[in-house]
Amino acid sequence: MPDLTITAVSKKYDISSDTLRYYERIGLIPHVPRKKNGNRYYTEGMQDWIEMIVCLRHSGVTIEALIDYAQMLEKGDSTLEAREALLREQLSLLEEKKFNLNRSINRLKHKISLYETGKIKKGKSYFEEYKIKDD
Amino acid sequence: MPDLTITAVSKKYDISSDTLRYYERIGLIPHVPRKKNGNRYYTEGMQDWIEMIVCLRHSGVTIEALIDYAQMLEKGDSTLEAREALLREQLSLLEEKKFNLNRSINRLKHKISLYETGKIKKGKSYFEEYKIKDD
DNA sequence: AGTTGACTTGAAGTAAACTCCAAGTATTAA
DNA sequence: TTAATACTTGGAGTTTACTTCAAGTCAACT
Repeated sequence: MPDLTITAVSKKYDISSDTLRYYERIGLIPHVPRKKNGNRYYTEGMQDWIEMIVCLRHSGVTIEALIDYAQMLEKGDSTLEAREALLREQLSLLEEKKFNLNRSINRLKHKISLYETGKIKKGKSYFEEYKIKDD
Repeated sequence: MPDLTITAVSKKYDISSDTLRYYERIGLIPHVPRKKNGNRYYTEGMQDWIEMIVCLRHSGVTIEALIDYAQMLEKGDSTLEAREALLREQLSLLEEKKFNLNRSINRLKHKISLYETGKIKKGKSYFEEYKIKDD
């Protein structure tokens, strides 16, 4: 895997150059090296890290968690346990998300089936029968 | 199912009263009826709608999509097809999310297993070998 | 009568994650 | 030599989805 310019990385992982620079600024992609003219380049190792970021971001892992992880990586072996703990916590957050997602998917499928079979016409709307409550 | 006050609904679905009023303001929960003193109450039908909102919001369905759906519900039968289409689109978005989520979960599980087996110590960090590129 | 508690309003403020902009530099192409 | 293209920087602006606030009303206790 060759080193890549910011635009090449941007295309490879489908995120904007602005986002890549932003990630660097906030400490999510530390120590991005430069060519003589000042332009960034991204090594194989960084590309792997960026792929990881993009993957986890698509699942809603927060930037804060990823920065924490990046900073612990930099501090070295003393952070091994904390890093594993962070990964476990994020995993459990994603598994909760998956649970919610499955509930929503089932709900939508059920609702769509009501439309398909014409059963939805019977119920007018969620917004019905409004008279002022006397108490 | 009895009618409920804003606080009761807030507790039942674990969202704040402020959020309920906000949803109403932006057209996501139209026509909330009032008691003589001006206080809101929520009928069974509205509670079902709110449950749906909360469920789908937990899966990342946008408020915009839910407002669209609510507005179409109000317009009646002429929007039946468009409503079904909206639900199908949201379903496919959620299925994409599920796919991403599974990828992330597998990635995290794999990474955690590297920590568990001590294999992670071998690789130093994502951030290595930085010398200035001569071109 | 006064205080408490639950509600009301409209408006302003916040947090996360980008996203865009203006001005400048450097390499390439004509 | 001029023009185009691809980067650079710092800072400001945007979007989504709430969240907080100040000031007021209303009903129920003490």
